[in-house]
Amino acid sequence: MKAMRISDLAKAGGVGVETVRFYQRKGLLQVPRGDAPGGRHYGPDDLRRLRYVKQAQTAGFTLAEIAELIDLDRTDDRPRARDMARERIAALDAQIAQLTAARASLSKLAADCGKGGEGPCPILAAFA
Amino acid sequence: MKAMRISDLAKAGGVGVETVRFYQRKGLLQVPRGDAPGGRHYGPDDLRRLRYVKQAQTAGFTLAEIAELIDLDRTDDRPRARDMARERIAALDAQIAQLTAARASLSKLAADCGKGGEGPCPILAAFA
DNA sequence: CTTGACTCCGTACCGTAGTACGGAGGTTAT
DNA sequence: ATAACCTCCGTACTACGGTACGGAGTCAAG
Repeated sequence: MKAMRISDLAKAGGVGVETVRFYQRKGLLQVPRGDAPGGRHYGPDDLRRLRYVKQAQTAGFTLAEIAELIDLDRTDDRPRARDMARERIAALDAQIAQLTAARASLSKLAADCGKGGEGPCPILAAFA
Repeated sequence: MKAMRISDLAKAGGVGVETVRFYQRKGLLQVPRGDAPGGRHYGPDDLRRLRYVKQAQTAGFTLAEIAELIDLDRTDDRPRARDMARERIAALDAQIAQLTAARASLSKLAADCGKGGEGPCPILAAFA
């Protein structure tokens, strides 16, 4: 298992090198000790963490919140982690409800516009 | 019905004055003819349009897309409007599915972290 | 022993959607 | 008539999540 370089880590995580570096600056990924000459190298832990960041992002956590979660790991602060998860779930529920409502009304609008009625297309008809 | 000024329009639409002006710059709202002295005034059409913008936003249209929809109204291009609606509905479906999945996994994580097991809290356990 | 590909690093820039600020002028209330 | 508040206008700044750029150093192959 030859040492992963930053470009390998990025590729494996499905992001660009610049993004890895950006996450390092934000404290989301560790910068490996600058010992190995010819570039630092990364291990599977780094990849796991990168994937964690991406996953947490899909749940709607901001990078700042993800940084906080990572910090929580250091102190093993489970109550706080559960709080954050609960809050996020509530936000997710609200967002899902909103998108579902928007989806329904948009789909009704599209249907009404489709059935070749006589009136103006309701998708567009909010203008004087 | 005394003339609405920009601050009244903003209030009625639930946005700030600066946001109205921002939308005007983007072409989402018309700038009333600068005739009436003592400030331009706005009518119910402007308010309807402002509300339309806000609604379209909740469906996930970007301001640029909303500008396009408004432009479509001028040409009454219903096929294009239906296309945009269809695309948006598809994106909405994808997004809802993604958020629903994230919600499920996060809620499982929170539950597992909650039941006072012995292992590390799985919300936090992605770190070496 | 040079070319090309990579690394590190800082800094600057991008799009999206606003939000704030400062000055010049008009309006309204006392 | 003067203070307080509004309008218009341009410019600049914010947050977020990257993305790009230029320079300097390192490394392996031809």
